[in-house]
Amino acid sequence: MYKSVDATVMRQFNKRTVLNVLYKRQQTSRVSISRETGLNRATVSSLVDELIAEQFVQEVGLGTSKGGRKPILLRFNANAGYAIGIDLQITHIDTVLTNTRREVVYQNRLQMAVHKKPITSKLLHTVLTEEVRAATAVCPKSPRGILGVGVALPGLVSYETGRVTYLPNLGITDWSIAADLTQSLQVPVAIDNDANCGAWEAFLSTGIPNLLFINAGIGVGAGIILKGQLHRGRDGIAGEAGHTTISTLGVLCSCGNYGCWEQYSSEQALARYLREQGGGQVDAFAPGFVDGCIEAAQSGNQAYIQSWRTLAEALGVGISNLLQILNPESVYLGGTIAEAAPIILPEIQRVIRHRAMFANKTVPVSVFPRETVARGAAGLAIARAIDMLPTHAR
Amino acid sequence: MYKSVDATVMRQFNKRTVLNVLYKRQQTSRVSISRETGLNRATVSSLVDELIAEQFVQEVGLGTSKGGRKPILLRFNANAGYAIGIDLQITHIDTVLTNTRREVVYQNRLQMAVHKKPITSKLLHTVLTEEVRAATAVCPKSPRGILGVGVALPGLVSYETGRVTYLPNLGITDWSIAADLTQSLQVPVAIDNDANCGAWEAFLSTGIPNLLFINAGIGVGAGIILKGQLHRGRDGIAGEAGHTTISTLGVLCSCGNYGCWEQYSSEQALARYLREQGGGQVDAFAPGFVDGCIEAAQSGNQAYIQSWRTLAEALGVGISNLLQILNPESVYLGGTIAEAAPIILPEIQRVIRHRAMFANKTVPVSVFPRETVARGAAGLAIARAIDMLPTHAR
DNA sequence: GTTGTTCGTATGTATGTTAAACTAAATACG
DNA sequence: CGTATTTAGTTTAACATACATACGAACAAC
Repeated sequence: MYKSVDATVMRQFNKRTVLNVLYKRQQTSRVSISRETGLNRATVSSLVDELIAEQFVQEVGLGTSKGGRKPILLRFNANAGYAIGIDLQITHIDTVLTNTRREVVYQNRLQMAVHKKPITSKLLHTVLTEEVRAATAVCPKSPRGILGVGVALPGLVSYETGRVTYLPNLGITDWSIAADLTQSLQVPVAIDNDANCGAWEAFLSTGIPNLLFINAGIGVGAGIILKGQLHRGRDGIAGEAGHTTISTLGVLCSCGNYGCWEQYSSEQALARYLREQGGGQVDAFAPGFVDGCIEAAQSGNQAYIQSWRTLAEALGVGISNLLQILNPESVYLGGTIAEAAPIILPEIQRVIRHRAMFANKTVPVSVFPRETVARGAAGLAIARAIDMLPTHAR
Repeated sequence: MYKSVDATVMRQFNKRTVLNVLYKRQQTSRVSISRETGLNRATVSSLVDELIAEQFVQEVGLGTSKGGRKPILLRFNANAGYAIGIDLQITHIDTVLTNTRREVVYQNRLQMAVHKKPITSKLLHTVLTEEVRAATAVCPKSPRGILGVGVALPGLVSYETGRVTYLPNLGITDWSIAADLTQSLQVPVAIDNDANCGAWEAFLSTGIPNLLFINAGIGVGAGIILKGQLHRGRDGIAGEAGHTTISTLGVLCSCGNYGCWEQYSSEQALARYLREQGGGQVDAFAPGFVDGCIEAAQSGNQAYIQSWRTLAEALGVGISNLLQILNPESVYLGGTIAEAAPIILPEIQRVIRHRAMFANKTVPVSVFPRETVARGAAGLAIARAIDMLPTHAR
């Protein structure tokens, strides 16, 4: 359907532009917003007045001037409301409470004993509800309260319908998680794939509108941001890079194919490399597995060092493929594997310089911290609640 | 830089919307445009008046009505102007002359004797100029004349600057082709990668806003359309899918790496498969090479049938990878290899159903005809000249 | 102080969309 | 036939909004 533009749409657009400038800059004044956006000073004044009335913006004292009236400094009111972000993984659940700028004011990691009892959607529902309750309890008072909850899930989920299609390793299919949680929590709940949440956080915090977020843990997925928006694809299953072939006659994957990238770059790949090095039985699902592997490598254990190197090489190959296809501005690593950055990053970068072509050799690759995905999930909920802020689906 | 919206921008936007509706529909009336866009009838009337004055739209008689005044039928004036599109390949040059709807009114294929003499940019300049002259000579009279020339090139080119960075196999680097041609032809010249032109044509003719166009010939490249726009990437080198790894320990590629997709899916791959089947010396650069291979397979030659099958399988693997990453609505094949569609398409689809996951299994794959890339190049020139029409870069 | 500069606001104007009234032209039906 | 009804397109007035301009407020430098 086509979209017609009238005066209200125009004003809303300009208002959003003003708020986005305020969101990005720490502090600004009306005049500098006018200069940055091209909007007339009078227009900016009027829009800012509205935003102040809505509590999204505050006046915070005066700035400096070289010969003239001092500007009234404005800032995005980060504490206008709060959001809860949850990163649900197989081995643990990360929860954060953030303000509208996604600054973390509370966080919690809950270890999941994956082997103890079978995980059901009912159990997860209970656990998630409890996590939200705990976060809500410590939420400061604010004009808008809890804006919403965002949940990042490791698998196939539909952002639009709020339904889980398939969570591998958890064995959960067809679950209307967003509707379920919304009902029991009485707060809007948004869900998305974990790599998408990570990518969204990377975009919001860097401002880079074309980037990849590679989430490597038990599985491998990519979140793709293009022109400041998440690319989801026809069915919302874009970014399943873990199941691209990097070796036509390679290792058998859980998906039934041979040579999937995931089989060479995930925690389970690391475990296999260690077994191949004669490490005996190694369990990727054991608590603290990756941390242990990092420590072992750092203390000089050759089998571990070699396994990490092999994994890094595979990561480099897959990332090079993505670079060749999408030529993004930046690549970010997240997930448990990313915590080995000091060990694997140099090798990854070496492979990219070798395999990627032309300017792709110079695309920077770096790492995002643990709570990235959870923060991104909170950002998702915020974007849902405040459609004035940059949004992934428009 | 942020973009502010005032009344003129608003009107331009709505005008573009109206023209786009007219461009898509064969015939419409003011009222149905109003219904389709949500714009008020009065607004549509006023915008249509402008478009008629600019010759882009014509009134063409009356439509039917059940009880009421008959609507005045409007149509996009396809013959308001013309454009020339050129698909420059190593073995041949395709030229088309089209109206603004990219309907071909003249076309020409020039075989290039690649082995006879070394190809230089000077020689190409002469040949291209001659092709444009020939097309111009047969161009019908029209209110806006020749709107521009679009050139599709097999290699690394910059759409923005109009410069060739690198054309492999032709050995040409650093050539300001657009500026050169614009000067000698006195007509605006736009250039782009051949796969991008094909993708653009596929988008314009199908209206599908998220698709891939795989151009397989001497090399393999992908044109990527997302949200109705070409995805070019940070440096304009997105879509270099031919140089993604599908086999980490595979065949050495001209790019210096091992296992590039191109080494398994291009004309040269076909030649190699034939050699491996004991076909002796086979030359992929020989005129009519692919056509010959198609005929041989169709007449039952097992070596050829087997070679095509192997190639199709590799194509399927690479396309599956792209599907997994981008989850597009449709995939189209172009280039010389695509002419073997009856032979290879079933095998490609089989591989995709096997390797791609979930909904990606159902993404349709089909073929576009020979002149697609040239038509897309013309479409590029048109979009440059008439910024009211759907455009790749906005 | 005086002067010049910068910030923010108030006022009138220009642009453009919309709603509603109106004209035009056709069909349906008694 | 003639009239009511319906649909298409245009005109006009009302409304929304951004812009240009002018102006007052606040402040630095001399």
